[in-house]
Amino acid sequence: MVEPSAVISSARDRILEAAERVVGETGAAKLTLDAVAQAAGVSKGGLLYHYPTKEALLGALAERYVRSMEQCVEAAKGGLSEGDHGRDLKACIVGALASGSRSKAMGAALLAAAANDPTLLDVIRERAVLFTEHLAASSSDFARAAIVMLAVDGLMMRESLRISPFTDEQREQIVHELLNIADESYR
Amino acid sequence: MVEPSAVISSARDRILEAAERVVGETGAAKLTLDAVAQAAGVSKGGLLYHYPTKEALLGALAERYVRSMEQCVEAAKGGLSEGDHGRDLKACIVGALASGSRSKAMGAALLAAAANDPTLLDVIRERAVLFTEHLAASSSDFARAAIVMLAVDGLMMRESLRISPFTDEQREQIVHELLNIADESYR
DNA sequence: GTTACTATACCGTCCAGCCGGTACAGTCCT
DNA sequence: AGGACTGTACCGGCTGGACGGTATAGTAAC
Repeated sequence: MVEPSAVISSARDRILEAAERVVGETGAAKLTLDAVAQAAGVSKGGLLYHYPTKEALLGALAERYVRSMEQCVEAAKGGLSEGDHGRDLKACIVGALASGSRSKAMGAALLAAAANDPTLLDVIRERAVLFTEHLAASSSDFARAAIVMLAVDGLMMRESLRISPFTDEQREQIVHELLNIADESYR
Repeated sequence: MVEPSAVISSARDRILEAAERVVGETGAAKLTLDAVAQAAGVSKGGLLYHYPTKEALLGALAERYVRSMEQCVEAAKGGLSEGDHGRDLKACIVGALASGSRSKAMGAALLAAAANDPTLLDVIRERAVLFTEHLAASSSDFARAAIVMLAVDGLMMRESLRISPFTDEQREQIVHELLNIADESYR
């Protein structure tokens, strides 16, 4: 073992990624410990060493989702000018929708986790409440800003569930228009 | 037996409603035949008489969702003037978001069904494609119309999952503004 | 030898689906 | 009228398999 903590985190990450893959390929109900272990190239014992219960695994999946979203948004924020009104909202759009196929798998995994343990969504709800308050306080047109947020949610969900009806071109139009509306609601 | 078909359909409906209740109260993973049977006041044998497999039950749940949505939209359409541009889109907003707690339970049930059998979502996707084409052909601003649709989706999902962060007042504002944008995208 | 981790065998529970039965209404034959 | 039979609706126990979790033995690095 070259770097214990590195190995730890990479093994744990590998398992999480494997879990996302399993959900994406076979559906939320087939998210079993055996399936995840096999997909991760780990024995069931190994899996349970890292995540002692299924609940722990699902929790880690949900936490990973939140962390990753935050990172994406933060990264997108860096690409916007500081004085930009509605920068947070725009970063949400870009961050959540730009990061390729990754977010789809994670969204599906979150839904799968929620199916087994609905309380895992509490964190999401809390975050949404906070962000909504921020929106209400900072935007000049709350309803529009909220609609942008909801549309981002809707698109993410559709893509996670693979039921998005849009062509690439249409999707691009939509993202572009979302940014426009975000601008409008801050003027 | 006074009216055979009436008894049959009511028993089947009772089971479907019970299934929705089970999902809403205990989560998608706890949607077992026993739980549904008990909630419907029917024995497991009786349940399996009406829906011979779990897959059949889930399929009926998904179908019920689609039918109910169509009815809601159709009903909402009746309340709008015929010459109204964007009447279909507005009917979607009103129909999908106005019908109280019913649609939440059905949305959750659909998600639960999809967890067990992702192919059940195919119908939803097809419908979405059709509606998107309709939108693209009829609206003057496709992106805005699509955003409205996505926001409706997002709000429905959040409410189905009980993670909507909005107060009643905020929700009202949002619906109102959705109708505004729907108008704009048809002028 | 201790820590970090893997592998396999096994256990108990849960659950979908099956099956043999019950009740009862209608129908047909006599 | 009444017995024989049929189809519909429903019951509840059973089973086989899947799955979450445990136990234990083993390996590799330091």
